[in-house]
Amino acid sequence: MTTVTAEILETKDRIMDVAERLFAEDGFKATSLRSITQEAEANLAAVNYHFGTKDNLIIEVIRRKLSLINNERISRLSELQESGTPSVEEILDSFFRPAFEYFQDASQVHFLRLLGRTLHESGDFLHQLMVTDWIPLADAYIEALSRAIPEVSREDILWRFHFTMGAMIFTVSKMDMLEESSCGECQINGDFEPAIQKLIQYTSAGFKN
Amino acid sequence: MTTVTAEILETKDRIMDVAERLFAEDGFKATSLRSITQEAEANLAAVNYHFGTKDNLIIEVIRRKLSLINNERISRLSELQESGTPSVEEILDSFFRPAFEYFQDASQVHFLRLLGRTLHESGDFLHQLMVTDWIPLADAYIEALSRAIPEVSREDILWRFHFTMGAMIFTVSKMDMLEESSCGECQINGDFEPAIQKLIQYTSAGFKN
DNA sequence: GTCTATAAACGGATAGAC
DNA sequence: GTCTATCCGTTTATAGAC
Repeated sequence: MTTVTAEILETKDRIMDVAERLFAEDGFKATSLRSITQEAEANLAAVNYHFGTKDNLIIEVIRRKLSLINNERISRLSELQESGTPSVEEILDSFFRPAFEYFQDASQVHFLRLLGRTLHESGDFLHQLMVTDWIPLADAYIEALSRAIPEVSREDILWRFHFTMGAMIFTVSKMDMLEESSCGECQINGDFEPAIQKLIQYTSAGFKN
Repeated sequence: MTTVTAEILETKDRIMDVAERLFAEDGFKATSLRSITQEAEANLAAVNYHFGTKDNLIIEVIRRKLSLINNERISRLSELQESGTPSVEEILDSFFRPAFEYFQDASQVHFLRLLGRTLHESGDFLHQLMVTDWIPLADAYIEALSRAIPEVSREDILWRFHFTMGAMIFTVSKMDMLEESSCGECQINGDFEPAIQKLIQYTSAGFKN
């Protein structure tokens, strides 16, 4: 590792930051390592030195932030469960909010878009991420929801959690489409609290009916 | 146009069929024209002859069936509106069902997955499709929903329609993920009626609350 | 309309000097 | 850790024979 000033990011971090944005904007396959290294002012060979392969690069990029979001989710859910059985609204709040809070920092928008895209892509790396990072989290939420609404069958909870995932992912990664197709009637302008509230209201009603 | 028997599809149609499936499975950028023409038993140059460019190919592939679905939606919505003000459930049924009916024919599954993927991609062709094929349809549904639930503000209807889109797209294009992550508790097995019913119940509750 | 052949560029990955 | 140079396969697209 070379000596750098505190203000200059390491090559590895610069590559990951640029990769995150370009993968989100153009897609994984469509983004060349050359375009990444050029913008990150790094050498092409640096990618292979630091990550080995392109597949490893996107896995590291996604894990870096997804684990932060998911740890925050689990942490908040556990906290809720310490003081009794949380409501559907509280459970969903702990699920949505850690993702949306990334929007507060404008530079994180790319990551959420990347997540949305990735979930709709195939590819070997996605399956790997699902097994290690997604299924354990989903299990915890299914359990919590089952206790909050015991009158709803487990199969229906699974379906509704699936619907909820879709609503959240689409909202979070295609907010620009909502603003555009609503002709400006739905403005966000950096304040995501209304979006979170509306999403909780909509999805919790779907769960409880 | 060469003379063919009724059972043999034209080269152009064979290319479109294979492209639809491969684009859905591997993504637009990741699918080469070579893999398409090879599987379609057509010549590489035939793509450029019939479609000009790869971008034009995917546009024609999507338009071919999306227009069928959307025309069916508008037709059913109009029929509902002839006999009074339809309920939220009836409106959503007319929106979901034409898409799901494609699943009855197993060979159409690919198209819906392709739609889901495409909506999460950027690219110039997507914007083109949105303006011409999507916005007019969305407007008709926003109008119908506003009349069904006049107590809900127009802004909330726009948000909830956005959530509903996400739920539907995710359901329709990632059903395999639901089956897998539920460990077989949510089975579909070619019968999509339960999925439609559950989706209508969930989303209509979200609209009306 | 369909074919072969090829142009012209770009892709990921690596070897080896420094 | 970073660089240059290069290997080698693949890509879209086109030109021109049939």
